[in-house]
Amino acid sequence: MPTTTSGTAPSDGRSRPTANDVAKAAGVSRSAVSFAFNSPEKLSVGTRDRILGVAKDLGYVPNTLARMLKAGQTQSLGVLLPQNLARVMENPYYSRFLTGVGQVCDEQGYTLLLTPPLRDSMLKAIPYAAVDGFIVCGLEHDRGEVAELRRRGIPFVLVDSSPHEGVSSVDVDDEGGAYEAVRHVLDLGHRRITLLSIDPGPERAERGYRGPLARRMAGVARALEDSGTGLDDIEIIEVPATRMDGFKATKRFMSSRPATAIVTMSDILAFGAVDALHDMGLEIPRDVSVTGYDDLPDASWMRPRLTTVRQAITTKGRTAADLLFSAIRGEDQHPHQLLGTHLIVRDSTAHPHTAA
Amino acid sequence: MPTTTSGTAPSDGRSRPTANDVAKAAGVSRSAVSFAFNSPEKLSVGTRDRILGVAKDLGYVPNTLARMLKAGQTQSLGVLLPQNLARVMENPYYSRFLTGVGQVCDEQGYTLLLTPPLRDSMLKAIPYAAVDGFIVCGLEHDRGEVAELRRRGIPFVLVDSSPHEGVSSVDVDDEGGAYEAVRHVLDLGHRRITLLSIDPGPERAERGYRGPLARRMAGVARALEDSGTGLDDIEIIEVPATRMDGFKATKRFMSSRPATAIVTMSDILAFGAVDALHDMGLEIPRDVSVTGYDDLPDASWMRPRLTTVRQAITTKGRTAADLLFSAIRGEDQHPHQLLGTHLIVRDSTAHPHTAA
DNA sequence: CTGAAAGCGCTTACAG
DNA sequence: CTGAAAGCGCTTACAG
Repeated sequence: MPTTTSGTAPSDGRSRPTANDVAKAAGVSRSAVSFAFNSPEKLSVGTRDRILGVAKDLGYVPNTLARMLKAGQTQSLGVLLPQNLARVMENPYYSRFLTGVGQVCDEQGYTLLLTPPLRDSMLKAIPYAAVDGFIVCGLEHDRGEVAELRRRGIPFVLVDSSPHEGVSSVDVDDEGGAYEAVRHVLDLGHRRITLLSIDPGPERAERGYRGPLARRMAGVARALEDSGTGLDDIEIIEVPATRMDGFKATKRFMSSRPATAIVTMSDILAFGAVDALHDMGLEIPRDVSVTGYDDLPDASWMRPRLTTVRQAITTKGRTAADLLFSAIRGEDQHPHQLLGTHLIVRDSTAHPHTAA
Repeated sequence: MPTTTSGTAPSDGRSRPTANDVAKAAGVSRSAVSFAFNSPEKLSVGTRDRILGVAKDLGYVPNTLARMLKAGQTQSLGVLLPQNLARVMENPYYSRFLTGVGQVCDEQGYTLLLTPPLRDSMLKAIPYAAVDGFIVCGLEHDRGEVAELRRRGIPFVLVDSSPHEGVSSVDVDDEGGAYEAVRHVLDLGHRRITLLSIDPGPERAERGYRGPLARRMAGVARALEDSGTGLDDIEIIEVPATRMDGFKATKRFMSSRPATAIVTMSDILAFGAVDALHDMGLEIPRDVSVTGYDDLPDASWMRPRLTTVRQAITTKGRTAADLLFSAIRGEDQHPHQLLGTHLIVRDSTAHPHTAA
């Protein structure tokens, strides 16, 4: 019975060569191979070059994962997303937000890992993300994901949540922003107002959604109350936040119950509304006023230029990433950043046309 | 002299507990702990629950990196980018492309790692990406990055490169697309044409850029030659691909050397050109015709709706990801996909106004 | 300047 | 149903 010569299989063409293979081939120890790559100054020039040469011949490169495991860091930042990748990438809001996060990653030399729900669960996705920290989008502090992150002892920052003891967070004054928008329209004299809002989806509705949208609605309600009316006195329509949905909804309600002002909870919906009004031959703001929310770049390219609530989305991303990096560095401050909003009055709003 | 009781440090509050800590605390072996998480059916219900209970108390969760190292896979797809994250996220082209890639990742339950250059080098970024495969954007097969990827034995797919033996790739018929656009404008009777093109940047110019832009320019040249003229007979302007740059450039050249048709190499530039023409009180297409390139979603929302060259960007992303997954599964086919382009004639082009 | 050893944490045949 | 052992590849004090 023949015996195999060596216990461990050498590089056989299929599997990658390891540091061991290089060590054998170069006649040095495994440490020497490691030094050649990581601490060349510890080796004689001759030895180093020989090792590197052999490594090149064999096609050896240190394994990324093993290196990360040993080093205890990945040089990668995770973004825990509440939606699928495809939907996130289609959403101009996330383009802005990730631009901000990306700026900081670029400065720090980090890669960016986009982590969508796994089998519809954000919780299940967490164990599959090899990152040094997470930016968590749109989750309250009492969610299971947050407990899981805590258990893992991995730094994280909550975005669009609400301030909570011992948890870093970045939030936006959405209540105030929506208040200003409605107040503006009311002050202009509008009374026939349609609120074009975002359908939170069945999942979020079940859980009792308390995020930015809820705060915006609270702002709307407060503005109406201040003027002696209420949510019941305006028409409220909820659709998915796409331009097409904004377009279709506007065509629909403007032909059944026309408004003199359309307040939207998202620029994307406002864009669709403007498209629809143009299409119907209505003039903005003479016939109808429109307000947006977010101040996406296209808001100022629209004709007429869109009156909208500005939230500094890119700053939000930057700030979240900055806080996360300070947490990664071990500064356990857990600060809460509240970013302001303000109304940008452009050309899409005016007094109602008294003749209309 | 007192001696320490245990050689290895137990969980001391700062560092995460390991499977070993759980094993000790639960009075079982390390394997039992692993089985409790990965193969519960191999354990008695009682033992399993006890282990899981202890794990919960100690706050133990299996280490992601160690798991990946052992499993030999990361459940993550890498996109090797030629630009910083911030610039990529700002670019609507990438939004579309990554939407396509994201669709496939969503189906496969993969995360998406965006890997920008590290210290201005795409090559240096590669060792820091823990992924099962790479989609490589805008790199020719003879670049160092491609050799590096090969050495690592990691699957990859080239996008916007050119077909090459033994390398999977997804390319677009950019030459044909640009040809059609110029041909269309020529056929309409335009002769005073300005080509608004993309500034390739100093880095790419040095290397002799052979990518999509070069192919588009070749298509432009061929269309002009077919009609008996050449690149010298039209005005060519190169600017960064932003709406603002398109806007400014158009204002500038239309007041010095007005054209009757503006052919752009990017929808983003076309959007800016349309904005500028509106601003100057010129009517499209009566006074000036404009063509785009890409057919971004906003192209059909523009007023007038933009005539443009459609490349199926999302399909490109999908296809690249599909090819990558089949490579990850070990199907070494190295196919080359060539995606077509075609001109979408909308409302921004017409015969030149003879009176103009 | 170099080598044997321990360890980053985990998983999985294998033998009991 | 359970435990000792080897191994995924790498790195880094430590002793020579």
